[in-house]
Amino acid sequence: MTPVRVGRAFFARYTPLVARELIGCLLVRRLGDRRLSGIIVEAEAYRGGGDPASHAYGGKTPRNSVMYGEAGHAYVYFVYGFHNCLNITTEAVGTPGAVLIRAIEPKEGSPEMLRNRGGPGVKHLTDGPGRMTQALSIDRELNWEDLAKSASLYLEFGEGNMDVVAGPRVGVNSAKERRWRFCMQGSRFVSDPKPPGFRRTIN
DNA sequence: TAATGGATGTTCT
DNA sequence: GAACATCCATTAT
Repeated sequence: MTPVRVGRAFFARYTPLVARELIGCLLVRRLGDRRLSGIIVEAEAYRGGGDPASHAYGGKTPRNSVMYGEAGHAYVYFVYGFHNCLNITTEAVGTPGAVLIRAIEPKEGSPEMLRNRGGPGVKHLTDGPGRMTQALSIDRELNWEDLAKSASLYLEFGEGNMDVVAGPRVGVNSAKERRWRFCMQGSRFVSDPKPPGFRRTIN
């Protein structure tokens, strides 16, 4: 089966639905002739207006403006003085939204990911938003990158049909009743803490 | 295994 | 000046 790139129409929908359906897709990072990739096993939805956890809650600013534009672009931001986080924008133009990619299961180029993470002996390669971006060499230079067209960062559709568990988002203290964190059931590459209902089974 | 605190840059009030 | 969609090492159980 030849790989199919995830296109703009997929992203331009209701954000929690996009996040849910991104589980199982392949995230591809190309660096010259090298290819790093991994299956998305964990993602979170952030919306505008009514979502108090979102960067877009409170209106448009220079930082979050990419969330208001065309779907399918990268929103990369820097947190806690150390880490970059990768999001993909969603919704129609004018409606802010993004999906935070929190963890992947490494598929191609894991030796290079290990080097990017600081060499042998590293325990957690790609389970966590900051760890994942470090493994894939993703930083703010990729902010605004168009994943529908880019040669260096894009997604491919996966198998689909795997079990997905939903839970409250990590590191947010508001809107806990929203279960907008989605994890592949049983995957050992999901970050801690595991959501309620998660079972360590497959892999 | 769980809880703590330190490191550190950017953004917005 | 405070808050922050985190990670890691160290400490306590």
